[in-house]
Amino acid sequence: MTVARAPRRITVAEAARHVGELVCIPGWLYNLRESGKILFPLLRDGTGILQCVASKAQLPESVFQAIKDLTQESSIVVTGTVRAEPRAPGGYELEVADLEVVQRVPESDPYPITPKEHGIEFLLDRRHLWIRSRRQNAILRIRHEVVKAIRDYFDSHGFTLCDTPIFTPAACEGTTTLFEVNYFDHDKVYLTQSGQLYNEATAMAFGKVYTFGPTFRAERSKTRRHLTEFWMVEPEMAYATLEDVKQVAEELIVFVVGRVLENRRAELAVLERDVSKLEAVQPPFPRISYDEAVRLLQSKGSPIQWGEDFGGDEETLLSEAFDRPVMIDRYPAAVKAFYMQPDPERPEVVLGVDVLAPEGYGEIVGGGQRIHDYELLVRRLEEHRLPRQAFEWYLDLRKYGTVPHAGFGMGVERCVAWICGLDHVRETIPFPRMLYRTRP
RNA sequence: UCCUCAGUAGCUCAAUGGUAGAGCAUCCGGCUGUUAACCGGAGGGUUGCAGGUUCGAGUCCUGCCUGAGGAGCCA
Repeated sequence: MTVARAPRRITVAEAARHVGELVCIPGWLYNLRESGKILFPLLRDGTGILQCVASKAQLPESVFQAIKDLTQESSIVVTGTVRAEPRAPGGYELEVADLEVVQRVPESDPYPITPKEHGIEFLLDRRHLWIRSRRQNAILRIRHEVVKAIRDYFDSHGFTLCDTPIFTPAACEGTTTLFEVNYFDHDKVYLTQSGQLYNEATAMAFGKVYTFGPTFRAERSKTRRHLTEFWMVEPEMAYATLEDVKQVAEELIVFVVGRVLENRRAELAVLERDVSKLEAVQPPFPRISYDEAVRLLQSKGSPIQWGEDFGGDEETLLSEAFDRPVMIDRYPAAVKAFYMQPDPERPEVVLGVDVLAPEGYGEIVGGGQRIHDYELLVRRLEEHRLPRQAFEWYLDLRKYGTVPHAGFGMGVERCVAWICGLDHVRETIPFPRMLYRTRP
């Protein structure tokens, strides 16, 4: 293999800057159209897809024949001259001078994912190949942009990255939704479902922190919004309140969507995403209370009663009432986690907030202010029948210099699904893990 | 865990209880500007599995398996 050879090696994405130059591009054959003595191989290299042109009259017979015999996804290194060409998709094409076949996929076992339609089961079984396709490539590039934007936001706003453990000794909110793991000869441990409790410790050490990693939920959920393994960013701030959470969440979402609009226009175009919906994501986001949300739902015909948590239908109804993410705060304490700080003026509700993405994508952010009073936290642990011994270290945080503090979690996959306009989160991660799917 | 739906060629799908088909993919042939190219031809089937009803089952019945969509729960 002689990938690095005389002509300058470039990528498909760089082709427009090399018009008139002889270059070489290593990649794979995405598709081959032919018309007699002229061939149109489509070259894919991970940065894009470029149409090449090979004419019989201008190539040695052996090279022309080798191209004619190419099969889908064969690995090739194409040498040729870049040309601006209005007839080519994307406006540029590569006039082939030479082509090296690195590996030709045999026709006895052709590449299974053809340019035609396929069912979701077939594609998910071949996820390791499916990610090569134009659409999946665009989605995963946007995911990268989202992840990078999240990190850039926190890194430039005084937050310290403090990763939290994936093996955890006990439940954070009850054991039924945790994956159990045998840990040597001793106790069981569980895969984390949230880094939040540890974030509260690191926030007392560093002030403003975030953790960013995979989390695991052993829920038998089988919907377009659920994975059993998903990625979440969770910031936590000392000396902070519910209002601080709302402000940071709003800034973060605006920043992330802005970055995607700035850097991933081409990918959004591949997905045929209506970007005007994303351009509308500007501050301030509408802020309503749980009480107002219940009234709004009832006015739209929902049977919801005060005190009930929102289901998928309610979230969809609420998010469709606004053109940008909506923040809903002060939920009934009974439907929220044990660590949520009660509203001092109305103890039956807590200082928590959820952010619902527009267009029916549901909850992308959940968080709020945490209980900082030792006695109250002890009482809540008892009410929720949680083993106090496992939470002694957590209670320590309220014994040694406790302060009001707050934070939230944002789900990466739901965010990406919303930004990309997808109908299922499974396409937003390279290898999704779901209730009945752990392969490949 | 519950509800609904589906499983037929490599893929996507047809087929009143009566000879299992089409498009794409693959192979052969044609075409110098194709855009999921197009045109002509060829090969390709244990109809998810196991029973049952019937002269006859892809089709009807029972059970099982696999998957999809949704509910609850959640990001």
